Amino acid sequence: MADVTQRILALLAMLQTGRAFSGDELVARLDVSPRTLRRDIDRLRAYGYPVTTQPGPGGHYRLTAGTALPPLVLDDDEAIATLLGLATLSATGRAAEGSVDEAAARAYGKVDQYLPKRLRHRAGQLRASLETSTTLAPSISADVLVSLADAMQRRHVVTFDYVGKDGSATSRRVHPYRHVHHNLRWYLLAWDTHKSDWRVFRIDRITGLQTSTSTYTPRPLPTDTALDYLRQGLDKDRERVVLTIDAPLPAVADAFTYQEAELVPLSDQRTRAVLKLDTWHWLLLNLAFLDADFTVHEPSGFRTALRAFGARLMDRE
Amino acid sequence: MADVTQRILALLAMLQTGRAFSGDELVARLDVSPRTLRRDIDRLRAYGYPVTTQPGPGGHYRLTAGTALPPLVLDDDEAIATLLGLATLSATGRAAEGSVDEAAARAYGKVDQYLPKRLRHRAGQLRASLETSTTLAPSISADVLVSLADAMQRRHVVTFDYVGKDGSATSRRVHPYRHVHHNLRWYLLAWDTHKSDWRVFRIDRITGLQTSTSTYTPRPLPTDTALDYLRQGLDKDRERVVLTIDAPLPAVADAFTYQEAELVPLSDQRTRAVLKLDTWHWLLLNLAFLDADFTVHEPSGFRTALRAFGARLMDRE
DNA sequence: GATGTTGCGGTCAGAATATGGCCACATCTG
DNA sequence: CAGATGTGGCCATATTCTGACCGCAACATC
Repeated sequence: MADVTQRILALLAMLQTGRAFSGDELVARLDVSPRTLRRDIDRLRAYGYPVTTQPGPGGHYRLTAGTALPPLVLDDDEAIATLLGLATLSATGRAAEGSVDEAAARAYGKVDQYLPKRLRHRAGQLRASLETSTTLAPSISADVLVSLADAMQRRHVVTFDYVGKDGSATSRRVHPYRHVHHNLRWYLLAWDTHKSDWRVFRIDRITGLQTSTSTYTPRPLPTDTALDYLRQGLDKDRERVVLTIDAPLPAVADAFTYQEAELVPLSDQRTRAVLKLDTWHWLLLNLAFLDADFTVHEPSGFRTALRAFGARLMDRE
Repeated sequence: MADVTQRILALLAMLQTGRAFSGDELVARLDVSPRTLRRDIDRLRAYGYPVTTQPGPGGHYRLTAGTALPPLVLDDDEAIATLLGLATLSATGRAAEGSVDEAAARAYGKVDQYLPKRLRHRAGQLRASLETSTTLAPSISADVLVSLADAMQRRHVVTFDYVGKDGSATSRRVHPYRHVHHNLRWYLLAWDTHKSDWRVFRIDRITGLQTSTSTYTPRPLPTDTALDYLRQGLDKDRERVVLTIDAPLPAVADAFTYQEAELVPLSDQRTRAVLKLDTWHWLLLNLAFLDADFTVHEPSGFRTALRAFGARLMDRE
């Protein structure tokens, strides 16, 4: 056979039936020498196909993936969920080479083969019916995730360059503890050896990751979960904002749906709101969507900034 | 790349995702010359894979559906992506019984068994290292998705009750065409037989789904993709906004990162921005984070509303 | 334990195939 | 129409593949 790739695909097609084939049979089918067949088998193994053999009388080659799969382990819903998880993950990011979303896109097209036969038809139907919109979020490297997970389990210290918000990179040497996924971003909770304190890093900003051989003694996590710590970190730079709004509580609650604000009715038409914000900017949408007068009691810096922005808005024309 | 077959399998894995790839992208990914890529594409076509192309701007290669593919093995990254897809999907929703996210959570604990032995250790490591935060989004039923997909393939008419924004339910009889995932929500694009027009439904608001035995004759989709139709629906109420900002283009691009704005530099310190918004409120954050003067040329309604809001901000105290 | 039948992997000379660069051309979009 | 994409022929060179040969390993049967 003149074309290697075609022959490999033909060999795969035969083996994927799950049947056992003797070397002689495959040699005849593929029209190659026994030695070449053995090379082809080696090649498939190198690609990750688990071809098993038995020498001696009745010897044969067989592709074990089909028979090794546990049947009925994933129920229908779980199989569908696997597919959907990959579909949505593959649409979250920019498909950068080596990224998790890129790998998800590839797996999305392959995962059928790991499903029981009766579910494959359904998976095909679902795939044909489905479209996902791209969500712009930072891509992360699968390699980095896996390396960090390994370092965590073995308690290995890692070093990396970390690109901050201003674009400058600093070298870090840390004890990694947890990965956290929050709001489409992946974070690493780690103990920073230079700062002698806990730090949270965005994984998409980590470059040049190196795992060292030195190990660290685990210390208790700063909070019950890494997610709690991440949330605390987000709260650290927030100020307590107190404002009064000339609107009834339900209307205010609606405007503050996406923020954890404490709301107290002062009257039928007036509500007091207390919340934490790191910057006055985030108040704008709440106040804009509320067609009501309001007073910012504190902090005074917010009040000043809002007034300055108001002046900017009015200076047009 | 040293091994042709492996490269062909990699090319197949990329193309089978159904996505369009430009020649440059495939060249970069496969690390071959453009000429070699074209030969590879020819090779795939010779094997019977229907690769379609489009020359000219936005030109690309795409594998059209419907072809039986050789069994493709999940590589390391893809296996990790499968796990991560399930982790993030299981955290998206309220884990209602019968929902996709609940099924994802169950599958998350089982998927190791589909991985080659060498990857199981890694999957366990990664799982142990990972936390995901719950994203509040509507849960959808896996059964509904699957039933709809089946109805789409067989061209069966379906009926269901649809709960609108005001909480009232209406009966619908539709020809289903596509599922769309957009901004954490799942939608159904269908032809509404009562309205004799296309409609988009949120799947979490569908109850009492019944598939009937009557079939429908397919009609052309209203747009190239269902996603385009969904976006058009979202765009319908959007106005073209034109503004000039006294800031350099990079600063403006940064402020408008999350919006599809067309930016044109008018000078070193002045930039023109054109974008579509359904309401002026969404301009506030862009303008607030940009510490620069600006002029809203159109629409005049936005200009008036922004000035009124500015007055509101200044009337405090 | 001996025998026969299978699969295994290294080596070699010659044959076959693949590659990138170059080019003129076709097709599509704005 | 200009620019950006895909197309396919040609060529010299580099790379890979092949069958034959060989000694060996693993298995089932007698």
